Amino acid sequence: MVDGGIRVVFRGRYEHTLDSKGRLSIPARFRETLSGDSDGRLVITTFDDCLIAYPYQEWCILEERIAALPEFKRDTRSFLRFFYSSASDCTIDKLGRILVPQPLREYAKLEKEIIVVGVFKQFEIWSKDMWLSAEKEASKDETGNMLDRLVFD
Amino acid sequence: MVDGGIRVVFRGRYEHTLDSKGRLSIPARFRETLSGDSDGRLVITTFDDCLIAYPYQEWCILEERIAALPEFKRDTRSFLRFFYSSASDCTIDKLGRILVPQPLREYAKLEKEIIVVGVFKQFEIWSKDMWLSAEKEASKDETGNMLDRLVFD
DNA sequence: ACGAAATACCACTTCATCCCACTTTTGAGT
DNA sequence: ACTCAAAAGTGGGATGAAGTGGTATTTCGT
Repeated sequence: MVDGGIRVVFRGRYEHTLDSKGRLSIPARFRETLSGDSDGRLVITTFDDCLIAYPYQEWCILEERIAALPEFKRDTRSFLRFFYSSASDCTIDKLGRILVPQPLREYAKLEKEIIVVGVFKQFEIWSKDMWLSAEKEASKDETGNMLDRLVFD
Repeated sequence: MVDGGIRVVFRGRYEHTLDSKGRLSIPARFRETLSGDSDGRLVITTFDDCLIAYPYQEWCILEERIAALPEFKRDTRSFLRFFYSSASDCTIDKLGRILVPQPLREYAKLEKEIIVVGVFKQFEIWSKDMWLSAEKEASKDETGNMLDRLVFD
């Protein structure tokens, strides 16, 4: 469980399926990670044509920053409104699945074939089709350069 | 119930309907949040072409902040006048609904299709049409930048 | 006392949740 | 590499809760 590094980290890509009721099983590796801190609770939100799943603890860190924003400023309110509007609480059931709320399914165009990707402190949920095309896009861009900068600067 | 994070938080977007008598059911998730502190009591007011619903406790906190404002400044007074004049107490009935007072319905142009949105410590009530157009407006703005700043600064 | 509106009460439909069964994959042990 | 056991992932039925619509009763202002 404790491994010397940063504690809550998700890695890897998994192909799962969304069942007829909109349920998605969370990769077992991810469940282990989640059970410690956030005890099976996730906050899922929309971003970049996919869904981002935050362990509850991680989400709370974000929320503390949000709490400091000036409440009645116009752009704050508009930001909060749309950011929160897609943020949904999800709990993992006894068999390790979540029910993906309908509006989120629609946003990310989830149908049957799903890709679940660990991305550092969160993980992402993609429709397979969208994932493939995003992958294609990324290979055109100079993603490599980003790595160069990170490692060698 | 107690979870280490900020206690009273509303999240997510729900599509509900206003019935012929002007009643609106509050999403069950929100009711749970409300039952703890404010015990089913809300204060609803008008803002940004929608209605803002405050749990009674949160409203009280707001009032304390208002008490600290310079009382006779012109724009303070006009803001307060607007804000208070439409502030209505609402209680949630046995089936989890509120009756939205008529003047408020008119202000927010509520007809049948309603969007209820959790926005941190309050939630908002929108007519679906107004919500959609607000959404369109916001996507033009640089809402994404706000997120960047929150996460990376 | 009357009409309008708010509240309480009840019935129906839909959907989330719970529970169990089945198949596939993984991994340990020989 | 093969076998077996355990775990992971998938599917579906049953149950209960959530949301919606309507009728009856009460309250309020006039």
